[in-house]
Amino acid sequence: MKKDATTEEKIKAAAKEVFLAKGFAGCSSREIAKAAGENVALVNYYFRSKGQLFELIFKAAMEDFLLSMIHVFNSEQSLEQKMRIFIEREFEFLSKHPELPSFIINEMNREEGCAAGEHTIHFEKIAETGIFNECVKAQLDGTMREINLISVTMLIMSNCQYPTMAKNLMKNIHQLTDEEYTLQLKTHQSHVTEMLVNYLFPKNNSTK
Amino acid sequence: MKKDATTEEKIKAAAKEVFLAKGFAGCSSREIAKAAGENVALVNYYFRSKGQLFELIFKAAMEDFLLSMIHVFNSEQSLEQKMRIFIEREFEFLSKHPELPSFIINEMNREEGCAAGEHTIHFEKIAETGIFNECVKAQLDGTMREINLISVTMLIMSNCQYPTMAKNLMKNIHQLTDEEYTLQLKTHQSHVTEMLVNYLFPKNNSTK
DNA sequence: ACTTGTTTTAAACACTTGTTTAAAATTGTT
DNA sequence: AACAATTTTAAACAAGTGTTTAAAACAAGT
Repeated sequence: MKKDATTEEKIKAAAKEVFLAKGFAGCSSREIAKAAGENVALVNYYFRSKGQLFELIFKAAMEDFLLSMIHVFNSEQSLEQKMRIFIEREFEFLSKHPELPSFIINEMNREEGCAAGEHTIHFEKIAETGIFNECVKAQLDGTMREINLISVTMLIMSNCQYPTMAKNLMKNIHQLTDEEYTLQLKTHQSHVTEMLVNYLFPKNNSTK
Repeated sequence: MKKDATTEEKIKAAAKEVFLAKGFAGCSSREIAKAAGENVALVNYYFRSKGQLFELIFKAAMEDFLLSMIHVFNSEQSLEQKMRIFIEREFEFLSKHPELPSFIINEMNREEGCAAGEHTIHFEKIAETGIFNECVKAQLDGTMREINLISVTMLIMSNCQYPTMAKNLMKNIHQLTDEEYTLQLKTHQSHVTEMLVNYLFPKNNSTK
């Protein structure tokens, strides 16, 4: 935690940490306050309610989550190369924020479903990068497989995010240590990259 | 809910429903009792505590989860065919139990990490089917790609489970209705099947 | 020093939590 | 019918929940 952070920042940072680790229902206001080294009342003094604080954290997390996608798409490279770099960045990003996907998916699945319908803004930013048009063009000239773009994003997200989300499950099932799993993740990443690139950009040495 | 179920069964069924939907921290004993149409005290009368009831539900869920894998492996077919069928069954199973993967992954990630180290028994059952030996043999004679078996399971789980887990996230991001997403899932399934089979069992028309 | 406004604190609020208790209702047995 | 065992109920328990209150501590300006 930062040194000279204001109380408000300290609470926000603590809230992020605790919410991401335990989810909205899994922690209390007092726990967040204690993690920030402050009084409970200050949580509500600065953020009015646990719910509003959570919404703030969630939106920021969602932004991180989606913005992590955008950077690569603006670069000037072949689609295949962009894909490779994107997967690499995604694995790197997730190794730093392993709780993020689970957190977002969980809170989207809550009954009081968090702020539904507001995140399309960010997704439009991705659309603005022109990556989708680029895909359509590539599909027309045959360098990219015919596949709708929702499936493309789903393939990428599945293969990048699931391995970090299911870390504890996989460790348990396969009896792995933390280090072993990190190693496993590394080799898995290269499989994912090759598999996705091969599937999405088939080198048609087969006579169609 | 069944008609002539005993009180104990009614509570167990209600607990399963509520726990799977909201997780351990996301619900209360009274909520479970109400869902079962019974008194709160009965929950503890039959299961001693919320925690023990949860453990029961969790273990049963974990068993469902892992047993869903085992059936196919015992059949007499080519590895590639087994893989195809397995993926199909997995998608079918998950369409009936969409909350299961999220539930298990979440509760494995809780600090009080649920019953770690006990699920290897079920996994050994999968090993007993001989599927892993079969893979090793296939890798030796070249019909299967050289890849460690942890990565294989991870590839399958990622591509089968993630799409159901992230349903609400994907629906929101892409502005889809429930029906549209179900349709999307169907076409995604065929992509997943082709991609995984192509990657794991490459037809080597390339001169190596 | 006194008066502003802001920040922090401890205490209290009403309510929910998991769990227990002791009495009531129900069942089965003789 | 009377007894014992089991099942169900309502009520209570202490502890924890989100939130509010009112007083204290602090800062800055005059």
